[in-house]
Amino acid sequence: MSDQLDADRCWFRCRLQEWGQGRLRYFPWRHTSDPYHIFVAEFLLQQTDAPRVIAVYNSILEKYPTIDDLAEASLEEMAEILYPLGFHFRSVRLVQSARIIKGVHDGRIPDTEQVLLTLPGVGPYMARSVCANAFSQPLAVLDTNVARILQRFFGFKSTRARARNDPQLWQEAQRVAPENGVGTWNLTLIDFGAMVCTMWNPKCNICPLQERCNYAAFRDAQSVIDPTPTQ
DNA sequence: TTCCCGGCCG
DNA sequence: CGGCCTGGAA
Repeated sequence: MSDQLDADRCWFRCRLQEWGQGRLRYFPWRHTSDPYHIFVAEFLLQQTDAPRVIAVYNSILEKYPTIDDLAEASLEEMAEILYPLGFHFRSVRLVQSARIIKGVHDGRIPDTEQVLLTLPGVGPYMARSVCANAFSQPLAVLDTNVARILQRFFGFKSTRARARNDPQLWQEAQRVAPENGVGTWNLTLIDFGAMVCTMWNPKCNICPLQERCNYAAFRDAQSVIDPTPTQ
């Protein structure tokens, strides 16, 4: 349809993949293939600063080595462990999900987006992220970071108050993703959003995309209206 | 004060 | 859709 847009998608993808080489942040859940570990991590990462998840992630896996152990956890214990991360309802949902996985899904983390979505506390982002990271499925994700990056670079502006819920941006996220290694690609975008294309004071001066970035061009020309926070 | 790898409820 | 949920660090 639009050759220019396709060319930009390709360039965007290649530049970011190159940027990601050796620059992605280290987290323990990024170096495991255990779906249970990844499931726990994704649960804790919801709207939470990733570095602060590490300690809680480790203590959960130490105390509850398997999903069956987690299913036996008391809500009080889990609430205590998750307390420093805020969003206290998550401790209840995590144990509830574990009990459903144990009782209904034979103790295996569901490996389809559709089934994952039936679990309490699992939404569109997490379902696809688990599929990509734990089961190597080529599913792109759209979170706050990715939505911001896509809007800035391509000059899209979502009509939704919360861009991360915009079906068109979800579609664009999938379209711009590579055919292989989507899990790593998702992490690349998230880390790029956390380290370079930040919400406030993005580091355009060191950005590998500035050459063709709609936002950088606009930004040079006049004052910029940043994407509205989506909380 | 702001933001952090969202999701649920009405 | 929009309101709401939460602690902690910059």
